[in-house]
Amino acid sequence: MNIWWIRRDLRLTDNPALSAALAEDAGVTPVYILDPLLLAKPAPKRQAFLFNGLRALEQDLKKLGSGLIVREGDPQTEIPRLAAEVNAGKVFAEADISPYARRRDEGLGKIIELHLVGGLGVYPVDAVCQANGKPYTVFTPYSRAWRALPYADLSLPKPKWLAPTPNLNSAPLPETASSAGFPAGEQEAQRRLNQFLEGTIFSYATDRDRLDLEGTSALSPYLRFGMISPRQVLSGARRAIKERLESQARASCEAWINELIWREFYQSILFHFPFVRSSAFRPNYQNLAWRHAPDDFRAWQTGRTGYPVVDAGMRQLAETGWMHNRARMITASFLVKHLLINWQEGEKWFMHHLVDGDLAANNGGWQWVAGTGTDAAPYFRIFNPTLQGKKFDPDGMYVRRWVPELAHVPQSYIHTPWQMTAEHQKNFKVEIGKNYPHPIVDHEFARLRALDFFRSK
DNA sequence: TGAAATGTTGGGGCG
DNA sequence: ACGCCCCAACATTTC
Repeated sequence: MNIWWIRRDLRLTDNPALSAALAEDAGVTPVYILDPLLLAKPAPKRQAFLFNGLRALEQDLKKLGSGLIVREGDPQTEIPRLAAEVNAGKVFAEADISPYARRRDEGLGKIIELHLVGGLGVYPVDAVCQANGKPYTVFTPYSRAWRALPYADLSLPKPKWLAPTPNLNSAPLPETASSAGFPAGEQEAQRRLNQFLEGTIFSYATDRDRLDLEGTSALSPYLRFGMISPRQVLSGARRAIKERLESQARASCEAWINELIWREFYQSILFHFPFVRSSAFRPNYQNLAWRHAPDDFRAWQTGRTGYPVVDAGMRQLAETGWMHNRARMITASFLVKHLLINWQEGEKWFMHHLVDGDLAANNGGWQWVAGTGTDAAPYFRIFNPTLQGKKFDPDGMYVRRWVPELAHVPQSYIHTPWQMTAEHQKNFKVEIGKNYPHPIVDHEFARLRALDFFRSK
């Protein structure tokens, strides 16, 4: 008997750990450990998505004749205990890269025969490195090396049948509301991918930035928990490229693949530089004199900064657990550059809410925005929330959807509501300063202040 | 995966 | 016809 320890690979198709466990020609016991250390940090929407995903996986396992064992506790205790119960000698799991996961797995590896297989990306995390063996710290060369690796369009098949799981104790999964907007499970992930590949992907290069369109795949939560594998997703994109000859369509597919590479780039950064978890990648950006401004932070968190596109993004996050990538950049930039609040505060808030919240990607994104990271955005790259709104939400539909106070404001004022006369405000059913705030900081002032702040660092 | 400031060019209005 | 000015459009530089 082998144990398949499920962590971030909640799927049966193209699952290297499961396949490896099966290849031994032994029975497989699938187990998920509810680790109090991992569940301690509150992230209700993400945890609901996880638990619902486990329920979906359990159903899928049942269809194959198997089941899912759930245990609660420290994996270093629980895995060996389960192994003793089912008389298993080997444990198979997908390799993980976070500092905690690596410590945990290293510890367990001393107790039991633990086989770590594959990884969170298309390639093992350390496979993409320079000729001298050192990790890349800049995205572009990393992406070149990534693309140069041989890739076989192979997806491991879903097993046809699994041996019945022994009748053992299994902890109940916490009851959670359904994950509105993101139904959990492998089928839904597959359905989304297929739908994306049917059309959306071919205009991704331009539409991905549009806040008012559904121009992205919205697969991030599914990739986060491995309800679909990066290989499945990459194979799909490569198939799509073959279908179309127009340069625009192909460039769009490539642009989407690039986003997959970003994901793995940041995984590689976290793996090789685990300190980024709690400090700046660039040490000289470690101790900036960030503002302590609880009121401003609160306004940002609750989507009441007075900048419509910022507020729309923050409310979309709080309501749905997801935010459009462009909005993530705009809101993050606003916190760091306009308010001069420590990016780590923003990182924490995002982690609390995001269904797709992932340490490597979230941390990498925030460090990028703050200019403390690898491909550091130059300090003077400061988003103008008004211009960003006009460019990427030209009619204001994204703003109206998430900031209902502004529902009746016409296009001409939707990104600058403070410019409306009292008469306008009356006509458009909003009173600035009363049911929608004045901008909490003037853009021009904030821009100059940020330039000063980061220049003199 | 900016934005603002500054510089250049060229068409058109007009005395 | 000519020179001058205005300014939009685009390009370059700067933060």
